[in-house]
Amino acid sequence: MPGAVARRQRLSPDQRRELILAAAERLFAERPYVEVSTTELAAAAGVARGLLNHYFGDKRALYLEVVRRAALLPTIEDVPLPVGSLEERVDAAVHWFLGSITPERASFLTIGAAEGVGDDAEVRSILARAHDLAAGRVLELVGGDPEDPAARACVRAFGELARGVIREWSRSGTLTREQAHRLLRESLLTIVQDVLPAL
Amino acid sequence: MPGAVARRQRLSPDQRRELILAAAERLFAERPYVEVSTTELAAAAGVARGLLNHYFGDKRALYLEVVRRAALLPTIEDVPLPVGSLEERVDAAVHWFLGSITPERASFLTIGAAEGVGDDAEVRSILARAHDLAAGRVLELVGGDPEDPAARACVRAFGELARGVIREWSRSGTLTREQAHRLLRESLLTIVQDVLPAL
DNA sequence: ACTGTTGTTGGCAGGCTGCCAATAGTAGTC
DNA sequence: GACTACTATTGGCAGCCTGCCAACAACAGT
Repeated sequence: MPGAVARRQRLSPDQRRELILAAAERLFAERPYVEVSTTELAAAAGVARGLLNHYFGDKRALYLEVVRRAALLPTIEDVPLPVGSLEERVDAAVHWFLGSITPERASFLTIGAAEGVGDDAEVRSILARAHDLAAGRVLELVGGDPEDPAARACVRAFGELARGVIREWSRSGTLTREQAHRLLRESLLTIVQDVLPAL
Repeated sequence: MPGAVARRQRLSPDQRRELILAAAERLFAERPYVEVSTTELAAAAGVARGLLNHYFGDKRALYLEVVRRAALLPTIEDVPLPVGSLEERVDAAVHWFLGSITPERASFLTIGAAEGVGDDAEVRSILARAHDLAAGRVLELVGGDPEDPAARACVRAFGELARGVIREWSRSGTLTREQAHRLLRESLLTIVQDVLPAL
């Protein structure tokens, strides 16, 4: 068998980059940073080790790229418009939050920093930014003032609750989706009605 | 000066262990797992590198020991007895949660897995156990059923909210302690009153 | 067909980790 | 107070991993 796949396949940088990123995303999702070697990463992508450095410079840089990309995903989703009664809007916000996180993404890092993330100041910064963005969306959605730092902080904290609930639901299975939804709805409603007005 | 500290100080295993753990705790608190080398750890503890392996076997094992120890701290605290009205008990629970986490500890990992933690299945397991324990305490405190898995899950999720709030308060300073307290009190009250009864 | 561009490879040097035999404090005994 | 057995402690060795760089070879343009 002479042509058992060309030994060297020459691709466009974008394609190759994509291939490597996909492989890295898979490996980093199932094992923590330290336990994934560049040798493995290269093998999974079907490339020589040196190529990783060529494209990303650094193992950590490659990792950050994966994180960055995953962190951006939820913001891409279309956010529903803030219409209807307060209850409806809160419900919509919760629904959006719950729906924007599929099990696959949840299994990686959208769910928070406590997943497969080799912890790092920069990683945290990326996640914090993404979480803050999500908080802003929710705040708009329920009719709060996205410019108020304290309000934003409250909703960011609510985000932690949401990620915790999602973990309980989609990973541990200790809560049904309905229970999860109810918990988040009631909590967010309380925050909007009773906490935010008191600054 | 001839006796500028004996070149070899022979200590009891417990003392030495303690010394190493203290140094490790300090280093791991200020930098992520990967960036702390055993050489550094040994230097900080004033010991030869080999001694770390002798006592803990593994760099990761040493790390786990540090995590385990920090995770246990909050459980040592005395939990107030569940007395008074529901409001009072909720308030006490929140107060306990907020008080049991001093800034120093918070800066490490009591605050959650998102701190200086080199992520790891085992690390997560340790933290999960500690968080679950705390959730059980809170549940007892507010008069819920600690045996009900769903209720426990809800309070575990509340723990995430609490850690998020604490982060906002003690780290970012985006919330005052009063605001943090209020947010947690109202949320927990809602959960106990409106969510838990509906299972 | 041929050549220049550049995507891709393989091997090299430095650093870090885990292991083990050798070394030297220290307590207990006479 | 000397001596010895015990064991805490050290220093260096082997293996692995990472980042770098020069050589190699696909593909495009002529």
